[in-house]
Amino acid sequence: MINLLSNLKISVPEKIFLKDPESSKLGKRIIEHGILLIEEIGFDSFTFKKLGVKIGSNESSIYRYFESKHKLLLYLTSWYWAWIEYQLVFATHNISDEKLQLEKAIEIVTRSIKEDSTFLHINEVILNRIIINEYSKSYLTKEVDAENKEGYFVIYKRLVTRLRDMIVKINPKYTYASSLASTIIEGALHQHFLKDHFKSITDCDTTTTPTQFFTDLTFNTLR
Amino acid sequence: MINLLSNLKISVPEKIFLKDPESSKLGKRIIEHGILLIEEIGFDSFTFKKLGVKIGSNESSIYRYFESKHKLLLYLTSWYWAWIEYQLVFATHNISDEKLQLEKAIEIVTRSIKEDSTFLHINEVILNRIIINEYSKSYLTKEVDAENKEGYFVIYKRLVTRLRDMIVKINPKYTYASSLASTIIEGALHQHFLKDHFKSITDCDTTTTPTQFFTDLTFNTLR
DNA sequence: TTTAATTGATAGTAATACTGTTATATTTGC
DNA sequence: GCAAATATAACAGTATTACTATCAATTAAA
Repeated sequence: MINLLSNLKISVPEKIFLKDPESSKLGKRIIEHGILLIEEIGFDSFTFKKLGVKIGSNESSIYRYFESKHKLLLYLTSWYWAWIEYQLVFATHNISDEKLQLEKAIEIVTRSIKEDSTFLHINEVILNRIIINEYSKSYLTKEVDAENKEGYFVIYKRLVTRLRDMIVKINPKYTYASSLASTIIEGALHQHFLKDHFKSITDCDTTTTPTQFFTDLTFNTLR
Repeated sequence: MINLLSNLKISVPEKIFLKDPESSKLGKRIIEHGILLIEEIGFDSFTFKKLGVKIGSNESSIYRYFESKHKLLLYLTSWYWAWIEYQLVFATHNISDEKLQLEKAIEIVTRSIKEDSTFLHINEVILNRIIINEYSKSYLTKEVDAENKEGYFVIYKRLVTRLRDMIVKINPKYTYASSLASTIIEGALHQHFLKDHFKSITDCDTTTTPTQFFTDLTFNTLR
């Protein structure tokens, strides 16, 4: 994965940012340390002022890249899902067996990230933890319909759709392909959260993974 | 349901509040209009000051009932899950057929609330919408482990456990009963959200319900 | 090297999330 | 029915948040 992606840029809907953080050194520092600080203190306590202190830069400079911390979260989540989508497409496109293909796809969308290797300034392991803990907050807002119209969630929706299409290929008669696909992706994040904080209501732990659970669930349902 | 519950009090872990809102007229007004205001402007914009204005009462008076708006949310969510748990226990305890019992249980935890009838000052229809839109925010915090230790999530966990036990009864060999139970409950909220805001990634709409999807999913998996 | 663009420093504002104090109601116990 | 206890309202005050605006200092591009 490392070399394959070295000159590839993950693209995020342009309206999310005021100025592309990939276009400058400061922008990249905002992303890099934004990820680290959100993971460290949580999104709710995170402020641009604190991030400014951390990167030795000014609060107002950060505002020139993102209107608000909410937009920064939208940027990070879009980036993350685009990255997952890339992996999904890349890892499944040359698998001819449709069952194996869906199996691989489920693995990619449900696994936890263990290696930080692909992009220089983005720690994917920590970003994955942010997605687990904060992703819901990006859409559970009163502005969700307006922001959806602006295209802020296209990447996520496209990912779900790709998974749905693979489900349909396996069993075209199955009535709930979209719901199953969205349940797998959202549900995996939830199971990862539960294994870290509410162990009593999940079977996932160090030996059993969300991937196993959702693979079993999917193929039992589609058979 | 109306008469049966008329002298029943839903009980919420005591540490959540400073003073029991059920113990006074002001307390009940806080709950009643808190629900309405959170639904109206969203939890993120909701403040005790605004609620004070709405109920013609003082901000500092509300603080004598709840430490913070986060605690109010914990109160409302605990109340909601306790109410669902009551319905689950009540509606399933005299069903001897285990399959029918689980079917009923899934219906209760996944359906959307259409009637506001049981408790005078609590609008369950609107509370259900709040749960769909805001429940995740009650646990996706840096304080979740500390608050879990304090018992703030016991009711929710007990509900998931009850559903898990019914799943186990149907198929004792199934390995993922806890994960399936937590996926049904959390996943249903998510599907309700999707049908309102991201229609393209769900099959649920006016004719197809989350209940149908999760019933089908569960029994296909356990068979 | 001049100009343009970017960043940093500083100031300022309205709102948030509280805490504290004191006065005024309201309830309760006798 | 009245005093004492309790609850609520009104007001003041604080640190922080989530920005916006202005202008000076750097840095990059033509």
